[in-house]
Parts: sequence; C-alpha cells; structure tokens
Amino acid sequence: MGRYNHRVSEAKWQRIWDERRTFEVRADPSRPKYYVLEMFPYPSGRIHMGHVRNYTLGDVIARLKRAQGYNVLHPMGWDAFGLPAEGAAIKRGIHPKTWTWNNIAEMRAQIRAMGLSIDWTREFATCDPAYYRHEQAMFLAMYERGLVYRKESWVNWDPVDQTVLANEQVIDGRGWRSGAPVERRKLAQWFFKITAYAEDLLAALDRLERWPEKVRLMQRNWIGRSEGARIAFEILGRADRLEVFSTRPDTLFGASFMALAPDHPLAAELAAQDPGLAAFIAECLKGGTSEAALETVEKRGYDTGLRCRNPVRPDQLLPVYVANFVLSEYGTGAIFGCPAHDQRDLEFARTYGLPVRPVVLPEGADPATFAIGEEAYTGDGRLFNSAFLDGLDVPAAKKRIVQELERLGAGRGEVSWRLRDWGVSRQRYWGCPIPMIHCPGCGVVPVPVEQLPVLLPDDIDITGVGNPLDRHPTWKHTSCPRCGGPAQRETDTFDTFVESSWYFARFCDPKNSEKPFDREAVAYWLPVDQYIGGIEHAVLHLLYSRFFTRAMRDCGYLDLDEPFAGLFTQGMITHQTYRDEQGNWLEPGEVVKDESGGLRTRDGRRVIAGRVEKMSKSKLNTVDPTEIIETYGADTARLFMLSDSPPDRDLEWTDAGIDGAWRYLNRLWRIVDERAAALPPPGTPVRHEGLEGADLALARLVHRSIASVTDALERFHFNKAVALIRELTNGIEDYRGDNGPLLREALETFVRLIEPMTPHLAEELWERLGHRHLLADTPWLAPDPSLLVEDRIVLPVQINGRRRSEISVPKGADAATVEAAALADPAVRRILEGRAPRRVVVVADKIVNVVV
RNA sequence: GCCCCAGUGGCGGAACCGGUAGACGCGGCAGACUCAAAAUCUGUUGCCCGCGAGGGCGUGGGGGUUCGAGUCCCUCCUGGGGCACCA
Repeated sequence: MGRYNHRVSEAKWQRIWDERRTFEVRADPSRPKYYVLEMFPYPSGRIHMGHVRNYTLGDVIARLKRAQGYNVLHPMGWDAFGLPAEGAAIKRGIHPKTWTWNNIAEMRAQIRAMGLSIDWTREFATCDPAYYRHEQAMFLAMYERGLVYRKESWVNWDPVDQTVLANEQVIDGRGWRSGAPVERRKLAQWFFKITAYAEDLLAALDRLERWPEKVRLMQRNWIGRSEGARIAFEILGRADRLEVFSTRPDTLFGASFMALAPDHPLAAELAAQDPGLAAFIAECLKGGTSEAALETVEKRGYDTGLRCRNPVRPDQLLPVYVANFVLSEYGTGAIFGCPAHDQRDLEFARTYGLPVRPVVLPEGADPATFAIGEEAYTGDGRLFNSAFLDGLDVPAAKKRIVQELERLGAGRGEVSWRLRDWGVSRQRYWGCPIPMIHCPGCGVVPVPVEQLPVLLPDDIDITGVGNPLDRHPTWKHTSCPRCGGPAQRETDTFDTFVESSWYFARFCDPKNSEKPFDREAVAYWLPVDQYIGGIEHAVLHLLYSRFFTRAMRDCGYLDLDEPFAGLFTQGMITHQTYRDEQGNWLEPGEVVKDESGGLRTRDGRRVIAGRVEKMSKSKLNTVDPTEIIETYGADTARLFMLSDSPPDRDLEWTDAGIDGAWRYLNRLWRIVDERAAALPPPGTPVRHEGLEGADLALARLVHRSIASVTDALERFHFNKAVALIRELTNGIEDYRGDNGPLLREALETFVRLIEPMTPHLAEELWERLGHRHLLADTPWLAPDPSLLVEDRIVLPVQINGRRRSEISVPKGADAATVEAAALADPAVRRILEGRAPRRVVVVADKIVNVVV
C-alpha cells in the first residue's frame, strides 16, 4: 500500500520512453501511416493552458492510433519568427535570436514534462537558416512559375517611428509606441497569387469531409465567389468609361447614382482639381478599413459633378459620388446604386434625396402601389419598370441583361472574388529575408539559388524606428547577379504565415539539406490525417497552407492538393476574473472568501467577481501549466483537459475541476493497488462462456466499455470517454465476485483504455499488474462480440407520448408480441382503466407508444 | 451592417437517425471512520404537490409538424465567433 507519486512516476516513464526511443518513427510503406499534428507553437517562453489542451488532444489520438497498429508521425517544432521577438529587443535590448532560442529551450522542457508521444528527433525551428533556406528556394521557384509578383498596396504607416504597423499595433488610430496618428501609405510589396487558385480552393472545400463545417463555411465566405456583371458607363464629357461590378445587374433600370471608393483612381484625379473632394477623401481614409467599420459607418458621399449615362436608359444621367462605404479592393472599386433593392444604397439615397425606383415586384404585390419604405427589397420577384426585362424573374433577368449589355458593348458577365492576393512583405528584421535584389539597371533580379540562403545579419540595431534591415550599414549592399553592378537587397522579410504554410511537409523529412523535403517521404506521410488547433486559424493559416500545397505541387515539390485531411478546432480556456473596487484586475490567488461568503483580497479589500473570460495576461486570470504539472502531475492536467467539456467548446478552468481529476487518479491507483496482490498472473486465460450474475455483468460492462470508449475517442468525444471509463471503474469497485481472471481482465482493460489520456499512471499500473513490456507498445483492445449482445431488452412504454412503464421483451420481438406485453403490463392497465387504445405504435427494440 | 454558432438541474455536461431527458462528474444534504480535521467510504439529490402510493411541470420565450420533439420547421430573446499585417 502506498500513494501514487506522480513526480517519481512521470519522470521515470518519460526517461524510459526516451531511452527506448518509443516514439521515434521512420517511413515504412509496408505499414499504414497516421500523421497527427498540433499547430506548432510560437516560442513566447512559457506554455499556456491552450497549449496543454492542444497537445493533450493530439496525444490522445496519436497514442490511440499507435496502439491500433498505425505507424504514427507526431512531431513538434517552433514557429520561431515574429513580432514579439522584436518587441523584446526594443523593450529589453535582447537580441531576437538569443531571446527566441532561449525561449525554445524553456518551452521544450515545459512541453516535455507533459509526457507526449512525440518524435523529438524531428524538431526544428523556422528561424533556423537550415529551414528558411528552402523557403527562399521555393519562393524563387514560385516566382519562376508566375505565382509571385510585386505591386503597390496600402499599409499602416507610423510617421514618427518611420515604420509599418500591424493592425494590432494600431490602437485607436495611433501607433502603439509613438502614439502618433497612423497614416495610410502605398508601398511596393510582394504578393503570392493565391487568387489563381480561388476556384479550386473553393470547390475542394466540399471534399474536406473531416473538417468542421464551420471552418469550411468561413473559408467559403472569405473566398467570396459572386456572379454578376461588369458594366461600363459612359461619362459625359470624358473619353474613358466608368467600370463597375454588380451582382444585381438585373436592377440596372432602378439605378439612381454611381459611387466610387475614396481611393479609386478617378477620385484621386478629380480631387486634384477639387479641394472639397480632397478633404472628403482625406476624411474617409482616416476611418477603419475593415468591412465591419465600413458597413456600420454613416453612409456619406461627395458629388463629384460628373454624370454617367445609364447604358440601358440612355436618357437617364446618373450623378457620380465618392462614397465612404464603397470598398476599393472589391470588384472595380465603383458601383452603381439601386436604392430600391440594396439597403446601403437606400440609406445613401435617403440622405442625398436621390430617386428610389423599384424594379423587382414581390409575389402578389400591386405594381401601381408598391413602394419602398425604410427597408430595401432584396428578395425574389418579377421585374417591372424595366422595359425588355419586364415580367422576368430575377435569375432570368440577370441573364437577359447581360446579353443586352454584351450586345451594346457595355458589359459582360463576370465572376468576382472577395479573396485578394496574399501580401507577404513585412518591413521587419525577425523574419525570413525575401531573396530578391533590386538593380538600378536590370530591375528586380532573383538571388541565384546557389547563393542561398540569404542570411539575416546578426549585428543588428533594433530600435523600433525604421526598417532594421534597411538601416543596417552594409547588409543590403550587394552586386547584381545579372550585370554585376552595385545593387541592393530586398530589405523586407516574409510574413510568418509563409513558414507555417509548409512546416507540416518539412516534418516528414526534417534534416534534408538538399531540398525542402524528399518526395517519397512526403508521399508516404502526407496528408496530415489529424490536424488540431485553434479556431482563430480557421481562415488565414489554413487557407495559405492549402494554397502553398497547390503551389508546391505545381512547382514539382510534391503531388498533393490538400495538406490536412482531418481538422479539429479546439475551444478556448477560460477562467473567472476578479477586480477590486477601483476596477483593477486581481489575480485569483489574491482572492479569498470571507465569513459571509463575500470575496476579499488578502489585505481585506472588497472584490468583485467578473465574467468568465478567455485566459489572458491583461486580465490576470491565467493559470501557469508548469505550476499545475509540478503540483498535480501531467496526467492530472491532461485528464482535466479531457473531462467534462467537449474539446471543441470553451473549457472553464476551476480549482475544483483540477482537484477532481487528481482525486480520480488516486482512486485508480487504489483500485489496482488493493487488488493486484490477489490476481492470477498476467496471461491467465479468461473464459467468457457460461458466466452468470455479477461475473456476467462485469464481463459485459468491460466489453461494452471497450466498444464505447474506442468509439468516443475516435469521434473526439473525450469527455464522454472519460465518463465511460468512470462507469467501468465504478463497476469494478462494485464487483464482489471472486473470478480472478475476469477481474484481471477488467483492471487491464481500464488501464489500457485510459493510457492515451493519462499515460504515466497507466504505465505504472500496467507494471504493477505484472507486465514487463511497455503499455505504449501494447495493442488496443477489441471487444468480445458475444458479450455485446443482449437477449432481452427493457422497452419503455409510453401512453400518449409520456413514459408510464417499462416491459422486458426478447430482443427483436415482433410488434404483436410487444403490443400484447405492453397492454398486459399492470401500470398500463391501470392507466387505461379498460379503455381500448386507439392505436399502438411499436418501434422494434426502441419504444412502445399507446395512444388513447 | 453582413455571415455563422450556441442556449438542457445550483454548476460542467450526456442523450449517435425524432423514441425512457439529466449518463458521468462537481457541488449540496445525511451518515460511517476520527479526540478532531483532512483523506476515504455509504446513501441521497431536476422542480412543485403529496405522509405515501402517486400525480403535475420541465431542455432560453412563443407557435407549428408528429403517435412521440432537447433533436425538425417558423419566429423572437440572450450570449459568443468571423469579417485581410498578433500568433
């Protein structure tokens, strides 16, 4: 008798798994593979509970699949470039490289303490030139193939720090460091042509059956395919025409104005002559640029004085406005406004007194009286007030108007996408250098492949002002590979989403110095069978990876379309927040309950319990996983992560919860400890034939548990799997029989079933049950089918849909037998009081419903 | 503004295809052990009425489909997520 010592046991089994290289894998085409991947971490220096949840979920799947006989690849690495390293350099003067590698060392130790079944020999960090050199080579290959180009695009510019800001560095329109009002600037930047794959990225979503519908929908919306027409309007007094895109060309007869985005080229041209317009445009550019900001802002416009001619109503002249709600990067950056059938256009028209002419008549409405009030009509109907379109329904009218526009040479059908090309230039130091050279004579010249990698310089001065690589005294000066003359390196680095767009492939062949990865290794391991991470990556990271995989395919690196066959998105970890009366956040550790049940700080101040929110440092409601693992052990933390809450929902961290998990582990230990000595030796045959009473009940429970726990694990119902194992252990504790082999089978079953969740304790118990080989090397269990079938079942009996009684009948009994048994049931007879049922519904092996 | 998701006991949640609502756990209550406490164990626990047998109500609100609705449909309310340089 003794207590389970997690400190000793966890260190012991981690050492043994290491020494025996239990989780190291090699490609083996003779065996089925399974690739489990959690989204790799950014090395911030400390793991947080979100990581613990993420890796626990992945490890359960990895260990289950391994036990089921798969050759499991389960790697770990570091998404090591990024802004925080530069932040640390600015704030504390630490070199980003030193900071990053130190953080990696610390986080590796913290992650290792979780006891994950990871092949650590495959570890790499993306800031290592051994990694990013291949990225540079792939970028050049994609450039060759025309998948990379350069164009001007808008950035947030901090005029004091002379630097580009990320959206998160812009706080209330001001730079996070300088506090200066942020300006919008155009800068030449590098782009990946993700739009070249828009159609395929959209269509292929339908085939990603093991992705959450929610994520697929978000990607569909992001890609945003819409069918419509491009229409060219004659501008009075000018030679050029104004092109617009519309998804509702059928409403062209209802047009009453034109509107340009504030940064439309025509707007800029007119503003040069019109100070009022210039001021209006400047005002518009101050506001946010997100769709949400644009669509909630009050609709305002500026009449440019220009007039356009409606191509299908040549007598109608439309005023041309510059308007704050028109998106410059969608469609052509200009629209025609039809107030009757678009809410934004309607609000605009009401503000500026423009006509509202309905052209779509809802079913049943009277054309003589139909009018638009506060709400635009966007539904179906028949066209009217529209000459040759009159009487057509909306889809037919769309087709017809496009034909007419084509005939007039004024437009054509067009598919427009919300998806824009991926801008990857970042004006920062701690990223992968973009391998390009700017030559005054030859223009942009790629760095020759044999000169790769373009290394980041170590001697760097990071002040937060300007672009560090650009300010470096010598680094950017080089010679042109084409003409040999003096030239300059590109001083921008890649968006860190580039590194994370192919790391899953690198894990298949992480040491390759010749090329990013070997084709065969990737052909064996990819796609990732189960990818696990946060919903926050639902669009960008996952879409970029899908694009990159296609681009790598087209550049001949691999033969694959989709990188992630299965995706699971986990919920957040939340925790109670506390504030004092002044509104300052308090750490939970400071808060105590006083006699009256109220909350006080340790020094007696009143405390207000806030909402349960996502763990975050700013709200002081984080819990440090390393401390939890120290106190309770990794298995307890893992079990808590899996219990109670379904993994795709938010999980509230509570002291009671972690305590409950800890107590359960100790109970498991006692269950085995109290019974181990009396058991027959390992391998003693167990007989399932002729069992009765408590023995039969236990055997049935054991085998039902094997089936149900396996099913729950495979379907990511980990909270249910834990509950089912608890039922099994409850049954084992209640067992009073003396069938030693059966009891051994029961104990071994629960130990085997719980191993993916609490591997250290499971190994310890397995050893205690007399086994010499590792549980981690022991196959998964299959239930004995003879113990899964019941010969009699209990059927609920309903009267008028309410359960009133239950009857026991043979499994598969026919309707007549069940009906007779139900009507003979004393409780049923009593309630019927001699009345004859009007109808009896029998659903075989499910239910009886007596209708009176 | 647009798109999407969720809402079940005091709490976390379970209920797979429309078929016994509340598995499993936390908490509570009562008891055992103990000088006492902790730990552990046993019983009990959706709400209301009733001594009891038993009955009524109950899955955010309202309506509908069905022999039967937490589950399907309509509508409303509340909370959450996404809408292009954090990772």
